Amino acid sequence: MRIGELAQRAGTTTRALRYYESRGLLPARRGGNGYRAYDEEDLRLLRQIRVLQDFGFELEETRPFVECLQAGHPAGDSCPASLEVYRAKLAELDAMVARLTEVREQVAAQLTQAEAARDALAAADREPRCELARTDDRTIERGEGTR
Amino acid sequence: MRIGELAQRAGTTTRALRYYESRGLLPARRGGNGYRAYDEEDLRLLRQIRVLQDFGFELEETRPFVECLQAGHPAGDSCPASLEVYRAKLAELDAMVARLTEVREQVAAQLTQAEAARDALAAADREPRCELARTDDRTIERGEGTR
DNA sequence: CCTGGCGTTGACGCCGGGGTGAAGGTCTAG
DNA sequence: CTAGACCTTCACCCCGGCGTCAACGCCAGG
Repeated sequence: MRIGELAQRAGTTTRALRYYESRGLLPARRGGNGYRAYDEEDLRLLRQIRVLQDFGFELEETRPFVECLQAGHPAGDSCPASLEVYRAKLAELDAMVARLTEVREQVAAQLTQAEAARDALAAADREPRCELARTDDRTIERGEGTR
Repeated sequence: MRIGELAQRAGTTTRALRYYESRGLLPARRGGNGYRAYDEEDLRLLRQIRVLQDFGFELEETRPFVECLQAGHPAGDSCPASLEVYRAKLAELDAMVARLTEVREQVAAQLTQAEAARDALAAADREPRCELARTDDRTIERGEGTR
């Protein structure tokens, strides 16, 4: 199998495959003509890379999985190093979620407060019970309050 | 107040202030010598920008808040446009949290499964009760099983 | 007057990750 | 023969939010 076919079967591009090779992630044997030669096993490695990439793993983080498969293990995550990457990623995701959630709550609180302030202002506008007279020029036409 | 002082009081840099001005976000009056001249109101605008930036808002997203203050409103979030930005940001944060959480669960499931597979293998190794004989070459010395 | 510290503008750099594009050559399938 | 697939290398891109010069102007203190 040559690079184009592998790329197509894995749903990626020849450029990406050469890039992976340049990173030492997916080495390729070469035919006499210099063309890269791949087999079904390489397709497995590549699929492992793609799955992890889709999960948001960085390329470097996929390396232990690929090496695990290369070492003949049944799955990319059969090796301790891969499990460690899983755990690190879990911790990373948890930290991100916590951070985002905290920001979310702060923004929500700001929104609530700003809406309350706006409503309070609107209410005061409709029914001004404070002693200070409004300085409005009465440009508002649709006034239900004064009607 | 000149640019250096403003930057210092807001905990940012002169470079950032010039950048904001280049984006039309924080315009500055000029003195006779061409120096930027700022007042306390500009400091308020700048603080509003910084707060939102720290929350992870992009510069463009801070614009409605700044314009709201410039229009004389009591707070940056007194205007509908600002509230819309809050709401959009909330939705964005929620989407990110949901995405990350989903990925987190998938990774957690993978980890659990991989650990189970590893433990099953280890158990089978310690006590092989299946009918198929192992094809090991008996390179393992610490064999308790065959002893 | 000189120096140092602030100011000005514009242009370019950088950071990271995952690639892509182009140029110029070789090989192969039909 | 020719189109298309393949090879190499080097450079470039994307994003936002600045940082880092370069080369100069302005001004106060000693």
